[in-house]
Amino acid sequence: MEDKLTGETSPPIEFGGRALTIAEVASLSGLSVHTLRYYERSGLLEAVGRDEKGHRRYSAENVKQIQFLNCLRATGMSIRQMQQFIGLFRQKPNAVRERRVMLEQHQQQVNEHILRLKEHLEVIEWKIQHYKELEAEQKNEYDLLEQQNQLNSETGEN
Amino acid sequence: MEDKLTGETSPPIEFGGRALTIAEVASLSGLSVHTLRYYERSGLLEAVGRDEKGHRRYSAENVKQIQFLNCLRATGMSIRQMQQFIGLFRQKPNAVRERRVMLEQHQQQVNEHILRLKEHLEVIEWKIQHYKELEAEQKNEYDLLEQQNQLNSETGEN
DNA sequence: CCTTGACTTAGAGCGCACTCTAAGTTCTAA
DNA sequence: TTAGAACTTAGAGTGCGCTCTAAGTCAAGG
Repeated sequence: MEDKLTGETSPPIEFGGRALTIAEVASLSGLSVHTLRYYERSGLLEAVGRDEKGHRRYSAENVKQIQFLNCLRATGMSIRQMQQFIGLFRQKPNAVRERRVMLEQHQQQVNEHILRLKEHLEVIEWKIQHYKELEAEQKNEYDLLEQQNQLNSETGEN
Repeated sequence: MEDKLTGETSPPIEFGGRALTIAEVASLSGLSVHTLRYYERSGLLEAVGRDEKGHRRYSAENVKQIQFLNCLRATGMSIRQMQQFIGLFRQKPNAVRERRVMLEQHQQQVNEHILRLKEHLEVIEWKIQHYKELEAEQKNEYDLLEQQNQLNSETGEN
């Protein structure tokens, strides 16, 4: 019972544990209050309850949803794709397979992305190494000059 | 001699090997011709020569520069940061240390980014696993129904 | 001769993901 | 009682990284 799939059945106002304000969820999730509202408007988050003042109150389940959305975003999934993913929940609540497939596709893309990052990092690391060698060369030249100056001041002038 | 640092001293028109057209560089680098011109306008690429018609001709060195810029972009460096990096070449041609430091900072950021991606991927993988278990459950329920139907058709009706 | 195509320029436009503004409500604390 | 804080809404604005357009030049091919 720790991970409900169907977010749309949660009651408008819910106090399971304690429903959080938008500011609390913002600091908890790292998203801004603006972004939280934007996500809700975009259909990524429904069933966010309101209190008697009309203010948002987030249930524990809402918070979990937000954290998962955050994972998807942080791994580069676009808002549009997230909308599609969430759309699956609404259209066919039991379409677990479709959701799994979508996540697996995303997983693969992220893995490929990581590989590409690593490849490009190697080139950058190679460049850093190259710079280090150059610095060493420059230092040698400098030391040589120093040595000559040393000799000059020991033998000549004054 | 295989990796010159100072891009700005290359002559306007150069035929070391063969200078490439913008279309050739585009398909070679994966960037669009628009992007190549945009990068040049943005100061990321100077000393791209022109032929007698005024058309761009890319030297081997230009191409190397573009490929390195590509690495930086692909690892998430912003255009502005790239401009700063390139700016170091112009302002102090011998400031190898600054360039190295900048690259090392970027390297660190990319590594952190990769770590974060992997962390978030774990959550997604966990979810995929969770879905698989649900699918197995659903299958069990289905099988049970099938069994019952089997029994019904064997014993009763008709 | 004239079209086609590859290029040039300056500058406008676009999609994304926020991010902020303006105007309004409601509660609290001085 | 009045100022401030925290929220609401609809909608405008921002920054980034391209991406495209318009108008023009030039050379080759039918």
